[in-house]
Amino acid sequence: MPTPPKPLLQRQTVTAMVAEYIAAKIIGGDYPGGHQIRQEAIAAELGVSRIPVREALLQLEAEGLVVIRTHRGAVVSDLSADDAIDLFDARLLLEPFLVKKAIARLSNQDIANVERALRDYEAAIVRGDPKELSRLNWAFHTALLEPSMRPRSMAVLQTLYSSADRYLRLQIEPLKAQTKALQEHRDIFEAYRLRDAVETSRLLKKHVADAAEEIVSQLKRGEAAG
Amino acid sequence: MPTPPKPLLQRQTVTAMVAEYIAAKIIGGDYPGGHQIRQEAIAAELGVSRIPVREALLQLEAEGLVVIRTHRGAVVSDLSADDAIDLFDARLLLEPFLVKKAIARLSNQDIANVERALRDYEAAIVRGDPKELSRLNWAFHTALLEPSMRPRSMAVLQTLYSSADRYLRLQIEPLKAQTKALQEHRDIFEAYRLRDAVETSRLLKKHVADAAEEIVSQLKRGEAAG
DNA sequence: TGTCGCAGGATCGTATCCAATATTTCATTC
DNA sequence: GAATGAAATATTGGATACGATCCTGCGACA
Repeated sequence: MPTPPKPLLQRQTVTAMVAEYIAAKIIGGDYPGGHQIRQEAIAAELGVSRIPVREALLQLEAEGLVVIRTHRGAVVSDLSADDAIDLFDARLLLEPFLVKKAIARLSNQDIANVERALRDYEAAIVRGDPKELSRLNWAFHTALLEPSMRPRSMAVLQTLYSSADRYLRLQIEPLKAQTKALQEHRDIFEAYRLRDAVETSRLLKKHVADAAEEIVSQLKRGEAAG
Repeated sequence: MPTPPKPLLQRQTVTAMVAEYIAAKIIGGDYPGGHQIRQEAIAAELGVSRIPVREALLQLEAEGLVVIRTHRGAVVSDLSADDAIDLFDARLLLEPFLVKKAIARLSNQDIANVERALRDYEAAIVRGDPKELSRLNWAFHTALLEPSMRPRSMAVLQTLYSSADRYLRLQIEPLKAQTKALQEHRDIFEAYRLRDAVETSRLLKKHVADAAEEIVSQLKRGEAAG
């Protein structure tokens, strides 16, 4: 899932392209929470009809990025502090569980994949590419969990993550947070490589919990202010 | 979520109706796993155009009931034993966690709601209404968890459940299984009513685990045979 | 002054029609 | 007879067009 395995000859559907376009706008912050998405505006902007726009919005709703109300269109979903707690608590249950399952059936190839994901993440920090950072951060997490062979749980995690993704961005910006996250990733990888399920699970849990705490407190500050 | 709160004057959209129609067919077993769903066939059957059918299928894909492949249409998703393990393991993590959160903020009204859900479930068994049994079983579970105020996690659970729902039906049929499940529901409610979070969580976990084991072994038999 | 009712425009939902892709059929060749 | 390739058919993806619903603002009435 880091990247869909080699779209050797990629022939995307218009709906998929529109979905990516809107998702990028939301994650990038161009469409803030609460923003009304007008089907026709997007359609005109991209030179397509409203049908693929509608279908894209349906997919984004399933991912939790927008909320659709009948005859009233789509609104970029907003995240309350309570929502963030909700989402991260679920991640805190699933990720440590899955990483244990992953380690139980770990191949050397899997370890190599995680190592590569870790290096990509490092590289993005070094060259200061915040756009990619969020994506590569998640790619590292999925690489860790992928060997668990739990596609359903992974799909669930994907939606949990993408719902909170754009708020993570705020947290990822400061350099200090970045180096902390990087060190944690390295520690996790080290335990993972040694197939120490208990330690890996513990470190991963803490890693996610720290991120959660950071985001939640930030959102609470925002709610108190606004 | 047992029933969307009072569609006082229900004006459903065609897409929603089609989605319900197809979902019922799938859950009821009319469309078995692997069955190809032809948009035009459904459209003609219901006297609507293909657009709402397509959008309904998109929603059903998000719920895990079908898989859509580009230019190849929708196929009713099939559940392997591994998939079932995957889905139920996730439920086993989330439900006990949520029920604890629910008990922590339980009102008398909430308890009354669960009691009503339990009675409805009992009544369906008494009058031998297998169609409703699955729905009311899940209504009981959601009533238990609703007070946790975790809409995101609840949405996740909803998809986890609906993906395995129709296979549960096989297990629910025998009267012996029904009375066992009913007794377990009663025990869970008793601990819940007393606000005993640990015991409720323990019982609920066992309840779900038993159902999981039953389904998985059944699926494995089917895979060995077929 | 505030509430209600009623245009008018904006936006969404659905039907109909056309284009792109996949699948099947059938002839052709080795 | 099996494999390859090309037309025919079936099915989905997308565009245009129309009808339904919602929202806003203005005026009437209490």
